[in-house]
Amino acid sequence: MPELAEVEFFRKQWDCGLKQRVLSVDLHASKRIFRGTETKQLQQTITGATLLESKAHGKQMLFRFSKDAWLGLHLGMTGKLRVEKPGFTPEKHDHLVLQQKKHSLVFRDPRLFGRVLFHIGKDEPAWWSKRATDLLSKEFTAEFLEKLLQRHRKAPLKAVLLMQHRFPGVGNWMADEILWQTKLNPKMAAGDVSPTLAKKLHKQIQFICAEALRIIGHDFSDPPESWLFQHRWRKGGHCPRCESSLKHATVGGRTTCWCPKCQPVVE
DNA sequence: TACAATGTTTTAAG
DNA sequence: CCTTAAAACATTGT
Repeated sequence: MPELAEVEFFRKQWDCGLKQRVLSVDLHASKRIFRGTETKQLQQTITGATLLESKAHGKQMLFRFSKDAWLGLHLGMTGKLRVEKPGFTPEKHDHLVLQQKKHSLVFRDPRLFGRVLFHIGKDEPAWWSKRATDLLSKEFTAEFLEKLLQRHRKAPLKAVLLMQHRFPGVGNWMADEILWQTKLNPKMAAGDVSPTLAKKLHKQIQFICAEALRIIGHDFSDPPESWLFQHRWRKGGHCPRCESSLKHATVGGRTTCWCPKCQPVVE
């Protein structure tokens, strides 16, 4: 479920725990989300540490604690962060719970595609430092985008938009929304996007990221009816722009929705 | 029952 | 080493 804006929304859920000590940590150590992570060390170090700060980048989150402890969280497909009353007893899919005096900070992930990373050190962990260029930063220019498209010129445009190294935070619905708003066919080769269209694509990427953060990131409200988002999963869904029947197919390994009239196949 | 779900990671081939 | 494609991962819901 979570993409750029949903991740930002979930990150903020734990804000009420900032500047508060963690009294104890409940976790399901054998679960897949902890693969490659020292759960004993995590548990021992976070216990007694104070939550100082959190950030999100793309779909990745970083929580900084005292004791030079850093916790990385990825929500996968079904992960969620929420807050419960202090002393909360974790349920079946609540695989990580930080117990504080005033709240329990809960990470739930039924499908276990998420991930928990842990690091101790003065500096940010390596897996956080090597982030991709933020889509709303000054560095993400139309020219930068054109180079990315050329680098992956043979791949379907939709598949390129899903690459987290290139477009951090863009997931299945955002990629479809970006393509629909730019009127580009998901299956077209990335290298076939003209410089003029690349500029338009760049503008729509930044617009959709900013709007999603403003709307969903704020309180998890839905984007407007004028977006494809509202229609893509409806039975017999129609394009909110031209009323054509929406099409569905697997592109770039994911179910993709587009309007055959607004986003025609390019020759 | 079988399949799909707002996502990576691994494996393999070119 | 780079790019691309497809299967695998675990669980729930239709």
